Amino acid sequence: MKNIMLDERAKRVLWAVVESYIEKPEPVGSRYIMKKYGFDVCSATIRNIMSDLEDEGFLFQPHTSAGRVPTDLAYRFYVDYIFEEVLKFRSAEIKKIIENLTKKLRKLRNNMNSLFLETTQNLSQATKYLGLALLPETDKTALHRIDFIKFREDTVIAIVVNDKGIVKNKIIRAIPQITQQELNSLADFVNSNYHGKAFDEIREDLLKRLKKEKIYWDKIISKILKICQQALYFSREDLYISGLYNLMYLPDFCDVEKLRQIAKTIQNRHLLIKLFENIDDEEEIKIIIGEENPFEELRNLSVIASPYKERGKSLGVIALVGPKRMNYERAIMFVNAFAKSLTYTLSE
Amino acid sequence: MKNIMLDERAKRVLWAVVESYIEKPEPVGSRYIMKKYGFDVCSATIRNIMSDLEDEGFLFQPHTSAGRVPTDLAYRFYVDYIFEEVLKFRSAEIKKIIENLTKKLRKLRNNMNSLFLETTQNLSQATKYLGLALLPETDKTALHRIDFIKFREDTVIAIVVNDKGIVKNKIIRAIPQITQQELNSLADFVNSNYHGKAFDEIREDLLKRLKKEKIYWDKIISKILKICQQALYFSREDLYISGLYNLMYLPDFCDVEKLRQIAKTIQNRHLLIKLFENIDDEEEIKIIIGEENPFEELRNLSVIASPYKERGKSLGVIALVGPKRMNYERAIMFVNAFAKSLTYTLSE
DNA sequence: GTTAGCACTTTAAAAGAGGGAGTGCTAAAA
DNA sequence: TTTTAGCACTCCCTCTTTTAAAGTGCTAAC
Repeated sequence: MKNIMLDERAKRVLWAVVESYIEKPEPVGSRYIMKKYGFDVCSATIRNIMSDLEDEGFLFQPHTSAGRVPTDLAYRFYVDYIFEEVLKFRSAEIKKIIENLTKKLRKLRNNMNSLFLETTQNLSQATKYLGLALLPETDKTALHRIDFIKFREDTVIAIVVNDKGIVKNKIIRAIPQITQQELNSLADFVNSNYHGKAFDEIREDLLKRLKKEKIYWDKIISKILKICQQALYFSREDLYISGLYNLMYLPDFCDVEKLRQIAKTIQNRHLLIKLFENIDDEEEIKIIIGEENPFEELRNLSVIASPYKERGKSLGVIALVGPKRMNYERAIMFVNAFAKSLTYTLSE
Repeated sequence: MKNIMLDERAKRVLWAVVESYIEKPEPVGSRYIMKKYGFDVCSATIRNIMSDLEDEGFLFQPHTSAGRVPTDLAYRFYVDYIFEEVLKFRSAEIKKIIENLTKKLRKLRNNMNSLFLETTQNLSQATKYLGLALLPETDKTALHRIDFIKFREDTVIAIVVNDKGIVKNKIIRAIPQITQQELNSLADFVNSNYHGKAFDEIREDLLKRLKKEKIYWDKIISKILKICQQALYFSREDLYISGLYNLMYLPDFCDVEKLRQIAKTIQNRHLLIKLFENIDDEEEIKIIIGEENPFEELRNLSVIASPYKERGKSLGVIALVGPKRMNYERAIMFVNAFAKSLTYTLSE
């Protein structure tokens, strides 16, 4: 890591610059830092340090004779610096947030839709950034029940309820001869054999059956099993997004081009889903700052995401999207607290 | 109507000003009008006419010595003027649009979700405004099938499929004692008695039963019927919205405050749903220009909406939201064509 | 290594100048 | 009575200039 090369004083200066800039989005000068953060060296010394920090890639000068602005590297330094502290020293506050939210969410425990809507709305409301939540991936949940409904001559609607109470449906082009009776017994078959089993397991097992019994059973059966398999696969598409206009009211996005860009990016659900699918489940809180983002379109934003879990297994993530000049302290607290609260609510 | 007071020439001038302004959003001058529209009077005369039009409330001058800009009244005049003509003289074009879209939609006939998504996306794409579609109100559709699924001790999920193949579900807090068996027979009862019947009818009929048989049947039954009734009511919430960023790239919304306002308004789904619920079903195409809008937030926008139908009965609306300075001709064509195409697709 | 001092840079805001587009008015012509 | 020609006037937009403020970088002394 680069910041090993910085001495303690330089770190303090860097930290101060980032904090100042987060507070107010204006280039930070040496005198300001000296006074506000009580350095007992004169501004020229700070100036030298800042110049060094610029050489190291932590600060950036919009033009000679302006103050300095943090680079992504500086935010990364700042976040790494405060991260542990936030979770440790702010635990009381975090606890409070968790308690308040959990109280609200408990009532919505049975209704995932409202639960996640409420969560993202509260998250956005509290932070003034964009709140996001990705619903549990169906494959990581278990089957509660499936129903097949013959809709038109050649169409079957498969309705699947998972153990979270999330209802999903899939339109399937089916063999015309099949009757509702037959579909009912198919559903019975699946429900009695696979209730409570994970979706990916079920699909795998069906595949096995398909291979094994293909020789004995007729074509219709194998086709039906295929339909069934198809009915149990859902790509990830349920993303809750709240508070776009909160983002748009920030001083960081105060020109027309930026606003348009943001709106375009955030409306691109696929992009966001792809991003959050890739969030590493191992990490408790994942922070992606600007250029670190794998997606071009999100490189002038920061993302803070945290998985929510059930019995230790992560189901999905909730996240905050804001400017790079984000109040990371507050943001980390809230994302952490909200993810925990969701985890509690779902595990109760 | 006020414009009865205008003579033919004044109307031509007014029409020209609106058309010019729609073409390019800059105050329109008298000389420009004279030359471009081949008036054989001199600019001073046009000037006098424009001054009269201003007195009548059709035009507005940003400041003395600027050209004139149309008021909402002028747009209304313009739209009333071109409306009939568009549908009459552009019918070939409209037919073409209908054909192309219908070809695309036909494949999605069984999947309402994709169908409406595709429709709004295409509508926005074609016009560069905001495309909207309100799904058929459940109450105006017929029951295809209902299922009750016992989810947790005190929770039942009602899953309803209507005759359009739209699946909706409702979480119901239920009496704890009820078993899945009982729920199944309840579903059987509803399905066999009410398949193909309109939702409002069914609810009404259930209510009648409830009143009539309350005395004989026990409390459980009446409670179940109540649950059932509840399960069959869905408030309107399915609105498809496409192309917010198209709106945001228009020159009409080229400052920060307007962009923020627009984003905030369009994110307000409830508002939009309320607006479109109130659209009069009688009219083939409803046009709401600026101040005519019942909702404050939408008063610097124009809305063009048209119901799509099935067997003469309107099911929902599709709409376009754009700036008041909208290309009404094109917009009317597209909304009209798209609504018709949806109507065909749903009636096939 | 740190400080004081000072010249220098750059921006942002204010002030001024000029040009252009378009109007309103008046008096004459149709 | 309506239309036209002519002209002064208004207002905005753009470009330039000025000024003040903030902050730097450098040098020489501590």
